[in-house]
Amino acid sequence: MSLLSELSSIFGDAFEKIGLDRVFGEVVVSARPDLGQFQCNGALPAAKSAKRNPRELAEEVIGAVDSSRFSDVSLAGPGFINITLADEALAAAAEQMRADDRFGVELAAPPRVTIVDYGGPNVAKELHVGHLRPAIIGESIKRTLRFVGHDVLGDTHLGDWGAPMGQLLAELQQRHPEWVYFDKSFDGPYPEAPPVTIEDLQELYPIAAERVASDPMFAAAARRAVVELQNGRPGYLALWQHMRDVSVEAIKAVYDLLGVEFDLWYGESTIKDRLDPLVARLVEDGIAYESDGALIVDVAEPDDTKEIPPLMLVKSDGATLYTTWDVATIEDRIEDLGAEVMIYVVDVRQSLHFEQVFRAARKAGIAGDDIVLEHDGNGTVNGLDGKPLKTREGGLPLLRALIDDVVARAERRLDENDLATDYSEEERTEIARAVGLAALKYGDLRNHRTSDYIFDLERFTSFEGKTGPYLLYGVVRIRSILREAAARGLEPGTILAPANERDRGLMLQLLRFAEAVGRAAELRAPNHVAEFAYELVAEFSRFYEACHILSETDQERQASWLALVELTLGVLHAALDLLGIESPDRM
RNA sequence: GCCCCCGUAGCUCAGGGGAUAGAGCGCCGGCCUCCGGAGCCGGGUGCGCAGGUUCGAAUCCUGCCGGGGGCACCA
Repeated sequence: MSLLSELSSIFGDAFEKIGLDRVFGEVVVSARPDLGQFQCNGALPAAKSAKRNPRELAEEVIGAVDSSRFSDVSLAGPGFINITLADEALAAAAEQMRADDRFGVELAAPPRVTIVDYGGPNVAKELHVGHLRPAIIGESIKRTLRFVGHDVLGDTHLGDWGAPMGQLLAELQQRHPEWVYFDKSFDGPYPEAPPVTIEDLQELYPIAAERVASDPMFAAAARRAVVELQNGRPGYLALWQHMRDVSVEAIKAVYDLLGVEFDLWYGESTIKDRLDPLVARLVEDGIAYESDGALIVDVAEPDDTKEIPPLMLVKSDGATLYTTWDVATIEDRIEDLGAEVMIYVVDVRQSLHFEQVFRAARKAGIAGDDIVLEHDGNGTVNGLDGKPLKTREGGLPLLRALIDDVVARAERRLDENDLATDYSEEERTEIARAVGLAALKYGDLRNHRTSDYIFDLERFTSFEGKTGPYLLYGVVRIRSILREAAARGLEPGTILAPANERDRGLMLQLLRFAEAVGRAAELRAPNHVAEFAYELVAEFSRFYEACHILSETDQERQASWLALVELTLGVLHAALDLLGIESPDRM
């Protein structure tokens, strides 16, 4: 149990004792550290609902509270209750945290089966800057929800069933009409080896896309191809499977580079067998109806403040589209995976789309009231000019190139700072990679999920300030102390009551971990953990400056501090892990 | 036209109705007999504007100004 929950419970008891709701007992970290470490503001709203004087009520609460663990509980202002823990209680809380591999983070009750949908790469296309934020943020949300105890699966949700598939098939058919995949009389089996490489596809795709725009005949052929694919033409399906396979391999390689791992490599096509029955059912139920040759679903509600256009279910050419697939995917996740919570980490600009899809899923009875459907949108990555990041040529920067840039810059930073100089080439490369990725990820995650941010390579890779490299430096320094202590045969002991403001401050910061994780999990907002990690390193630096551990002569104090350092490392490591950031042992 | 998001310090960004709104960078000054100085300590300026709700608003509501985004047969 986390310290704040315990304190809230103690004050909840006090409110209950005087006949009020225990929810008023919520204790938070103080906004006025000069007056107390924590505060309880519940007397103010409680007084309002009870129509009483807030100061008098607060006095009553203070009288009723079990103050055995506090050195001070006092009334201030209009009815704030300021709280300071007794030093012994603080040390005990830290000690308790040390014994807990979850560091005080409570398990969610009940755990929910949760799908985090956060990839969205497309077959035959390289990952680009637009895939960066969903990957980093989604990975962190997945890890955080898993840490708090939910049963979480990450799904990349590949773009593998849309118009581009038809375009590629049409392009390949025109270039290689002799392939068995295009022979309607061929009855298999089709070759096992893919006839195309990922490089072929990446080269072909822009050509095909351009031809669709300039050549109406080709465009028609591409549309026919996608309809036939979706209708299950065997040769197309076999060739499509090859394209999908080579693409997944290439895409996986980039996600590996980023340290992003998916449990499921499902895609739009995963639910292809559900589409016909789903559409038929919606038509039968009168939910979907024809309009201009297409099938649509009205999703507007009478009390809407905003206008929600109908959802397109089937195009007039008979093809389904991403709205259809997304509705069917919800059904699939509920029925096949037992999903209770579905989280989509996708660009915020897709919010209308998800609103429509979620409404359609509700209206069709696919998702009941107990199912959570959330679009937790992400903002975009901007360049130094504040506009969406572009290459010099004006295109979207590739993710791989972005990673290469930041790792290369990180390596030069190591030079500039005389770090990792006498290590092996392998270790040095590995350190540069870790520093670069930490720079990239922290630069992203320290911002709120929905904000756009400016990608500033120089700032992100700096070892000074609120950056990934600074955090890694903090970790490395902590490890260095622990190594040195171990080499001298020193063992961590029991955490004693703090000796000064600095070790007290470090303990208080450590005890805030659960709060940061709780917020990040609840709000799907990793920046709370990112902020916590920075504050922890900063607090550690102050402690480190004031408390010289290795030269401390009081052995119990020294052992206590070592335990505190060890705890700091554990908590920091856990926080960075939730952010998807790996730290080297040394640098 | 309708709808959504945003506007906080010189710059980049945090701030889930609570006291005196914070951090990083940059700028000025101070601190190295000591565990990694990439550090620590000190220094100041700000919630776009106008109303409203509330004991209390950067936070909730309305309007205006400014910026970004979205509006069925692409994903």
